[in-house]
Amino acid sequence: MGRGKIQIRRIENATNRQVTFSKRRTGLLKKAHELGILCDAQLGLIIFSSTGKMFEYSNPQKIYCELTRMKNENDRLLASLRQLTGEDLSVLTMNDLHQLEQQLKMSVTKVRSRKIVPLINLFLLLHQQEHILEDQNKHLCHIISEHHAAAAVMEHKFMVPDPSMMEQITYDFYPPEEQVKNLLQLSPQFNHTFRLQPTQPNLQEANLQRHPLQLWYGYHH
Amino acid sequence: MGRGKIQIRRIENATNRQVTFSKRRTGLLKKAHELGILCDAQLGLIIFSSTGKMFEYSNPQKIYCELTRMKNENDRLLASLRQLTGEDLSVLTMNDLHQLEQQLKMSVTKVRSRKIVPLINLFLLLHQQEHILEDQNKHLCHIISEHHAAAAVMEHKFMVPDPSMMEQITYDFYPPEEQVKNLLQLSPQFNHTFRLQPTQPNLQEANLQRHPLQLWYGYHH
DNA sequence: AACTATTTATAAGA
DNA sequence: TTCTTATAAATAGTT
Repeated sequence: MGRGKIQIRRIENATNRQVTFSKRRTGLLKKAHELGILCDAQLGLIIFSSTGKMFEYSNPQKIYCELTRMKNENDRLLASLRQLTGEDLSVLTMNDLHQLEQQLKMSVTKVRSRKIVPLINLFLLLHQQEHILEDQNKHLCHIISEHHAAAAVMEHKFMVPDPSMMEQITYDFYPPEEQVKNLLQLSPQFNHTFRLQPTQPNLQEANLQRHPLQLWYGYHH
Repeated sequence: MGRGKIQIRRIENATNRQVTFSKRRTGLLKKAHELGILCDAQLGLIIFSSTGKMFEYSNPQKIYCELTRMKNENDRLLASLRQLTGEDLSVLTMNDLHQLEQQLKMSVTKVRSRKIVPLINLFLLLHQQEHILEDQNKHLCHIISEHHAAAAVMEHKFMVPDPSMMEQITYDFYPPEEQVKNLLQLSPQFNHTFRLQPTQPNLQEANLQRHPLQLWYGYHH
């Protein structure tokens, strides 16, 4: 039924196949519907295009219920996604738009919060190291002062930790929201070399325990 | 398609219904088969006659694959959604986070752009009305000055349009991006009473044409 | 996304 | 039922 007769075999031209699929799918769904009405029949029809899109017609039969539910869920998710990316705002009321904007701002806040975590942890780590070093220094100064001139020690007192240590900083300690919030207004463009890693419990503690007694593993300025 | 056209409603004559069922069922199964072959689609069709007889066509082996694929798609969408709402950022690298933040900011920009559309249109409308009113005023002043004291007219010269007119502003004219961008940094917290409506072609123009000759339909300050 | 020449499906009749 | 056939409907190729 058309300008020419066609053989029933796979249409090789992709565009042509897509167009034919669209037309015949419509026709099939229509005829399924009509059969159901005219003859009082129950029927279920489900169609997956070669690209995986699903179409279905069914009156009461529950056979494809799960698939249908899933498709609806899928459509719903896709619509939400489109709105969150600002692709399809045409159906939203002004009120919807306000809420969406608030939601997006909150998301940005959360992302920034997440981005700043390594800095906070680095800070906490350095703070602990500082205390350890101070104590150790004090102790060593005391010992050495009995044998050498104190001035020789002072030269080494202001070394800093090895920066390679920063690469081991992880997200395991999530600092309290309040601490983070105070930092959120700072520029988020800090050192990009940190890499977020999937959370591994106690890795942070493992890091701390790896060098508990090591002194001055840093380098000279 | 037959000797006469029929209405799509339940065929009351049982014999007739049975005959039609038989014919159309055959046709439907054939078309389902053809669609599957021609367009490389997966499909399942199941038919129960009103007497409970079952007929089906399917190339079922792939239906379950589709189910799996759909589930995966679902999971993927859900993950994206979680990230856009900042619910699950734990698997993202710092680079991912940067990109996500940019995406969210762009979304906010789009939402704000959408929110400001009614204002722009209101502005354009008022601008046009202003010209119309000015011209009309000029014309009337000229006429009236020949019969009355000009001062009597001046009292009325600074009326403003009726605010109820604002409620008719729609989104039909989408102003150029550049115009919008300049306004985006303004507070988006303007009048909430505008409601976004699905685009209706030429409604804007209809609004304009509704009062082309009406003067001073505004109220006094 | 329309159009239209043809093919196909089918309603009614036998 | 099944066959026939006039007609409605679907659609292949085209624009």
